Amino acid sequence: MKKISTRDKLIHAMADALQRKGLHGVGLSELLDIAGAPKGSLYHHFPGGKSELAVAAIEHVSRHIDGLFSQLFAQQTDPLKALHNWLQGALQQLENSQFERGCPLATIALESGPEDLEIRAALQRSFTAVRQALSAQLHAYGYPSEQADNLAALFVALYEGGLLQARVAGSSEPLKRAATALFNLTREQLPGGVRP
Amino acid sequence: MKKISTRDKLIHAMADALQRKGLHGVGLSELLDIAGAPKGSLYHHFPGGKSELAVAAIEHVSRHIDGLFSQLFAQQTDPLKALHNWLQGALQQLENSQFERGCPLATIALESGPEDLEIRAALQRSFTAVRQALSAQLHAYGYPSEQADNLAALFVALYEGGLLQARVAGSSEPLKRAATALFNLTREQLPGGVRP
DNA sequence: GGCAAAATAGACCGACCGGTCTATATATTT
DNA sequence: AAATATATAGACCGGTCGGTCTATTTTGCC
Repeated sequence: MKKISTRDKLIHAMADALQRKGLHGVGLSELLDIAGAPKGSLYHHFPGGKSELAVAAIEHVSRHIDGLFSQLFAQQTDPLKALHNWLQGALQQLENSQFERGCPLATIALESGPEDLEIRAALQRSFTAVRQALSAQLHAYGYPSEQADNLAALFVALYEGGLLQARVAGSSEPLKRAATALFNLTREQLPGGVRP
Repeated sequence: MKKISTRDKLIHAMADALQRKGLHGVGLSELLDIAGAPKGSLYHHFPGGKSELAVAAIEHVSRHIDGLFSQLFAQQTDPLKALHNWLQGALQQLENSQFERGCPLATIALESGPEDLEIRAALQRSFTAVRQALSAQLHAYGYPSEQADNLAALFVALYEGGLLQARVAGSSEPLKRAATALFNLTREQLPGGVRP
């Protein structure tokens, strides 16, 4: 038996909408429809309205990613393989949704303007956390920290840029190709230098 | 003396808006304001309204990129260096605009849904063309065509994902780091294999 | 110059946007 | 059970959205 609070239903509805269409692409009525809640509940739990709910959704997604990462890096000690699994999962989700579900943070990241102070702050925290988590894993694996930071940014770029291309193409191919290219490169140049 | 047609002013206004805020982020009134045109002109030149104008703007941007590429690859025969210059230019533009001007196609790419038939088609053509142009250069440089295709997708991902991260961070650092990582990797593994 | 086509101009429209407000119901506490 | 906080419910509002429609002006052509 399910006991999902209205607050959580709203957050889930927003997170889902962000992933599919972004912040400006969804109206409150649609959100409330999905969540099965009236307007009063929204403004009770999130007095700041749509954007406060968006911030909550971003933080929810961020926590989700944290969890996913610790899971992936726990069941696969080679971080490059863990990253491969990560991308595989994202690809799976994209395909299963007819290429509509990409990164839940990407669309709002590009939509947000300098006036959306809190949304941007939440996004910044989230992306920084992801890069740091990733960099830490690569560092532990043997990459010097500078190089680990760089590689972390590159993998996040691969994820975001790859999903974007795949979405537009309506095909996994661009992401698969980009990932293949990067894994081939990293395989031949490991932490300490080039393999024999 | 300037002789920019109203049609072109509208296209430019839309392209600018797409780069800064995306399709749903701009209203017609703002567009018409920037272009200095009345509503009648918009619907005269683009009977399909906002989305037809968006398609025209996408195609305009696509042609612009084509031109930029032939220029870059003409004045720099090493395609990796040309790509580096490309990223440098994008970074410059991002910094000069307080991190508001990223890729003009990325935001609408993520905002668009399956119902936006023509917009998606235009985006798909554009991204495919970019990857092909890039792949051709890499192939001419010595990469086998499969590998060239893969690398092309990876560079586009670096561009899109790097700009997205930089925008959110309000700093060039993520893009610079990701680019550094990729150029270091490619430098050590050239077309024919690994260098001595 | 006369005329038709192209382009500009903006009033106007219904729909929907995010947000506010009052009323009611449901827990929680005593 | 009474009192109080918490949450649900949805009517309502002004503003803006994209889009239509009718005029008027400008342009190109004979």
